[in-house]
Amino acid sequence: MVVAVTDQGPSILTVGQGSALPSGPFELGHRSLQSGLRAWVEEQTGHQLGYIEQLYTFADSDRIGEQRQQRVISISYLALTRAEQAAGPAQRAWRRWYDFFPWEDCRAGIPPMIGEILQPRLLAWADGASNDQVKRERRQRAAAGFGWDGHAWNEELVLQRYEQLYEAGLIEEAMRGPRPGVSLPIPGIAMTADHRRILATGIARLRSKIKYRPVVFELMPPVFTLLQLQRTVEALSGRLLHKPNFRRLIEQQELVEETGETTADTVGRPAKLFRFRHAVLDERVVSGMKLPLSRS
Amino acid sequence: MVVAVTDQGPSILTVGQGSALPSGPFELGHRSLQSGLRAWVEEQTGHQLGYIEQLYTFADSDRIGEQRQQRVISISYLALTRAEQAAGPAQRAWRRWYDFFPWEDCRAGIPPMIGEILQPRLLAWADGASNDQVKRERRQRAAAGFGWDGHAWNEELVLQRYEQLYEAGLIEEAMRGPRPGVSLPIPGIAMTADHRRILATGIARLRSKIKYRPVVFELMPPVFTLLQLQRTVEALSGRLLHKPNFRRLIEQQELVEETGETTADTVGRPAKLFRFRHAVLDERVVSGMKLPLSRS
DNA sequence: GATATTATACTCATTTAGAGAATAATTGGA
DNA sequence: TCCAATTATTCTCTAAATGAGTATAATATC
Repeated sequence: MVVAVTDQGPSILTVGQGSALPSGPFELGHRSLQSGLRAWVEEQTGHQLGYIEQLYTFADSDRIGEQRQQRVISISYLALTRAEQAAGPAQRAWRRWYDFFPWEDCRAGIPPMIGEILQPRLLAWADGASNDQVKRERRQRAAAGFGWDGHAWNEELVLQRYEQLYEAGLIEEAMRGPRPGVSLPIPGIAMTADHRRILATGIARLRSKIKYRPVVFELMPPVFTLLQLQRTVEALSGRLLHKPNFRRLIEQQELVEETGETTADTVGRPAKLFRFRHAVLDERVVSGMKLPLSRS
Repeated sequence: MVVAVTDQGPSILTVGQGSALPSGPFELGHRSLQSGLRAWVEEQTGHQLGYIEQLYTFADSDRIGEQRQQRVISISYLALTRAEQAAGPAQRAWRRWYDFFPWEDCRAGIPPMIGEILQPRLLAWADGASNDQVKRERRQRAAAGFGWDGHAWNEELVLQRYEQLYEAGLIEEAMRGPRPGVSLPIPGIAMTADHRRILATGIARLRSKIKYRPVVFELMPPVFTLLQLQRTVEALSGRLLHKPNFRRLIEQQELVEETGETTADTVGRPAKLFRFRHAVLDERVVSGMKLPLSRS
């Protein structure tokens, strides 16, 4: 899962009409999992990867839509890359990640589809349970996951939400196989095999990790304004942040330093330009950035 | 990596004279990775696993001490089990985890071996670097990892510390292979292949996870006192906690409820007994327990 | 009945987080 | 030229969480 952030928001690199993640078999020629990964991504997309981290290893034969005889083990990785890199010939292969998870973007408030589509269908699914115990437990889980009944929205629960929608049979991928679904899937682009699950895992990991490691900077250009940084974090986490408090956090932690320059091309007061202080990576075990959430 | 906590402290289940973790190949008969895992552990140790979570997938041929021709992919898991389960015929296979990582137990203060053995050898290794840039970077990393030069001790850096000691050639496992080490390895029991690395990964994961998910309770008996709970957390994290504040945190979060009973067998005032409120797992996404560290 | 020992409850200062107001430096147009 | 609009930046205030220590309670032992 290769991520970059553009004006379009967070996007991922896809192959095959945008429905699959770049991937390939681990072969004897590969020195390590990571080098094999880099080779496949470069071959399939022309992209050189920078920061990568392992996500999860899947081997559920019932989830990948393949024959039971074949044993496929998928070792998934998350890669972060800069928007500049994202340009070029392969550009059409980038797709916004919220196209796959429309319910995960709460920057303009909780998306109406959650109340209008997901809630009724999840409640219907809960009511379809055989006994009251299970019914209650399903409703409870849905409420905690989607922020109903006084539960706060938690942007990190991407995978739990996806899995619950899958379990409820509302996701297109869950309708495949011998017993195809009878109803329409909910909005959100489906993917090959369990690639959308890998995506959900990666988004969850990234949303969690930006809070305790300074990984956002892997997605930023070398020089940026604090608002650009904030917008990137907001795009990833799917929530709006409180500007002055975001500033305070960033400066307190000394994650960035001024370049001395300011932006020229903007409307309004020009903003100072900053760069990431790479030195912090050695100096200390860096304690990412907590998100100063904003109501509005 | 199967973990239980006894009076002896945190222990892990081993096979083969205590130098290897239970493991086995993923076969066609296994429904999933998890079920294959459970089958192997039960066969090799007689133990039924409860809570498990995936750790990491390794495939570095140079780290497992095997032939280059053979491609082994190790998918490692962390399992938590109760001390009761730990008794029985397989008992001798349990080993304290600090026997493998003596530098990780700071409950009685920073272990002297860090200053007496690790520091001089790590600094010597740093000075052996070819140029000043690398020298400085190595010293910096060691200081941040082991808490020198005003850096605070961070109990979560288990893997980083192990990897650095490995890189410096101080770990027995790093002295194997074609070019055997010339000097003595530092204290700490070595293991087969890269099993000690898996252990380091698991300890790090657990130390981090107890802070944001209520996983400690997987290691507790059904009923316990708050001090027993505290001692367990301390044993895992390798640090002492501030008793009143620990109490406050636990009760604030309503993770436990009183059973109404008290302990009889103790010296001093009898302690109330508590049990884990399993309901919290449904009610909300539980926000583990932050560690109220103590100086003394 | 004093003392040791452990449990439990409270207090206080400091830091951090959440929210909003005030001020500064631009551009674009009246 | 001056005013509105726009964005950047700095401050202030309040509430909550954290870190540390003290006080009180209930038991066993001598």
